[in-house]
Amino acid sequence: MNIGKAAAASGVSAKMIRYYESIGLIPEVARTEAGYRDYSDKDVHRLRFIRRARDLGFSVDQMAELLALWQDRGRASADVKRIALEHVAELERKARELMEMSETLSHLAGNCQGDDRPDCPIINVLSEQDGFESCHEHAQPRFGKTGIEPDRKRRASSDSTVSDSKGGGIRR
Amino acid sequence: MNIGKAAAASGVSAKMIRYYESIGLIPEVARTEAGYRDYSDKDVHRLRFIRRARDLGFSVDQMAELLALWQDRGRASADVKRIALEHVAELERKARELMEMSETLSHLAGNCQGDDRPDCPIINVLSEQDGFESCHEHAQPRFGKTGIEPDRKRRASSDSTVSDSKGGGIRR
DNA sequence: TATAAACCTTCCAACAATGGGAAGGTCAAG
DNA sequence: CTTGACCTTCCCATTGTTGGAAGGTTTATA
Repeated sequence: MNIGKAAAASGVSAKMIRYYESIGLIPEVARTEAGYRDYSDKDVHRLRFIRRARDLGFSVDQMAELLALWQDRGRASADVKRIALEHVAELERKARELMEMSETLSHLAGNCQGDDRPDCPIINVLSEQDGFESCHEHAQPRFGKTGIEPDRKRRASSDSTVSDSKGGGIRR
Repeated sequence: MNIGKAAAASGVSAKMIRYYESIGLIPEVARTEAGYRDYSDKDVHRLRFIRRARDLGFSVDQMAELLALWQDRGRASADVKRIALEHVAELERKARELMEMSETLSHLAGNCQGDDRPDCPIINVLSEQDGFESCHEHAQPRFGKTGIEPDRKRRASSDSTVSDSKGGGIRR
């Protein structure tokens, strides 16, 4: 099965399949004589696994962990559960953050006439002069670097097994 | 006031101040003889406005709109309100998406023993064979986890000769 | 005053995850 | 044999932010 078929069958785009291969999330797959990637049903199964994990919001690193556990018949379900619950906590944190912003804003909008006059509590809050912004003090960084190792080269011709996949072995 | 002071006073990092200037969100500021950026209180006030908008999750494009309205004494509060409410809708949509993922996952985790045996409903769902996925049907919207739609249409002149920044459009 | 620390400048790269597209090779059907 | 639909690799863009290098400037101190 070529990459187009595999993409259709798995729901992961061909672009992303190549990308996942390039970063080592999935092993290099078989090739035809002409160099076309050739996917087995097992490969497609793995791609579907990935798509579902992605649809649940898992990061590439987490998917790598989950894939490793999936393959590991001696896994402890506790490990899977831990990853899932950590992710749940993160999802809830983000959702809460978004909801807080949303609530602040819709409260302000509720007090805005929304007519052709300029006066508006939204603009007023944004342009407040002083430094003690009563409610919404969120000094948090919008992006946290969650310990991902830097590594630029994505050429791993030989040694497909990526030996150590603990602690985030995905290189980009 | 140099950029470090302006950053401390506004809560926007020096890096981001330069970035916002480079994309045209804020105008080029005065310079000292040595080439250091020199911020007035008015400039800092604008930066604080930006920081508050950013804290409410507004995108650079929306901040540009809001800044324009802020400066416009003949603005209609309806315009501000519209921007805010569109953003609220987007925030709510994203939050809902995250919560759905979170709920699906925590439900699965709730049925997982979390012991040293391998059996685990989370893994089972991820590796389901057919296209069954009863609960979490998402049709095929196929966008990122936080669903940031590409409404990108900004024109970049393909080369950054540092010269043109008067256009008014935000370029990156 | 000399010198070092603490700034500032610009430019380049990285991150997440994905898509767009070019330049070229391959395969199937007409 | 040509056409078109594939495939290949490679580079670029996205959004917002940070990190760092290489070099100039200001300031505080020895």
